[in-house]
Amino acid sequence: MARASTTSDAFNAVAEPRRREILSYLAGSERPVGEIVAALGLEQPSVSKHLRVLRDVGLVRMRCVGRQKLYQTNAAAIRPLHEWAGTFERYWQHQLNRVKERAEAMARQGPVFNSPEPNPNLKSKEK
Amino acid sequence: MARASTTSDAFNAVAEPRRREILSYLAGSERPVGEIVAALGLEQPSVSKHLRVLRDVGLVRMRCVGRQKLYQTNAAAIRPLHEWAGTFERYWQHQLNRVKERAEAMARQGPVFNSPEPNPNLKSKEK
DNA sequence: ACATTACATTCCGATATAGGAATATGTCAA
DNA sequence: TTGACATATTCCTATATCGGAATGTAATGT
Repeated sequence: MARASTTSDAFNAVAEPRRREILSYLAGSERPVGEIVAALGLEQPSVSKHLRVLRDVGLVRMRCVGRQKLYQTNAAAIRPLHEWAGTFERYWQHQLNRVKERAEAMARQGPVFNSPEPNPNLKSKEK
Repeated sequence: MARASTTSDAFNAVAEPRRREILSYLAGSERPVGEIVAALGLEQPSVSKHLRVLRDVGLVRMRCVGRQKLYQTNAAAIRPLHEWAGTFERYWQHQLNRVKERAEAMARQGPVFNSPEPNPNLKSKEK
């Protein structure tokens, strides 16, 4: 089996950086394809293909006006992603607290003198 | 060019549903590989391969204890994802407000009798 | 009708995947 | 040492991608 289709869900669709850029660009207001091409400096067919993927998973909405098609981000479709990531919030806060506590404990134990070459692998110097 | 590597960033890594399951399972506490295999009902090599990807992008941390390796989700690495999705929050709230306003406007105008089959394609009834 | 504009789709090629099977590595135990 | 256990890696194949080039399609202007 290969990797899941980009159109299988929002997670796969936003894995592509350009698609994320497009979503950000189209978040506030609807824009024709040409403006996306100009603004992001991509090839037109490339933009069309990305928009197709985004449309298939419901991340953008399209409206025809004359010969142009106006796209806009359907922000609600990004919510599940936000919520999934949010389920980890309490855990990263936990970790941050641990780092903070460790730093404070070390500070109480007295200052540490500089080593000549700060070694990024040594985490002993935080704070 | 093909699709970006799953190890290129967290967005690509979490595109795979099983990897999301693994991250959720390992969020609270560290677990050996065997438990993940048992809990999620996957093949052991498959789990090892997913863990490799997650480790490469920093989404999990590993610690060796005897002959087993304990993995735990590095929740902080999920934060960028949460924050990116969060930049769209005001937009989906906007959309929700519009829906709400429309509903209230309709309520003020008096109750509408049920149409036999609510057709989602008909947008002609707003206001 | 014809040219032009605005997009979408198709065809191509290189690459990266995920699962399955088999195998390799590393650690503990007798 | 030998063997059992825990995990990782390799090899394989089918598939799906992304970009680029070329082409298709639909609406507008003259």
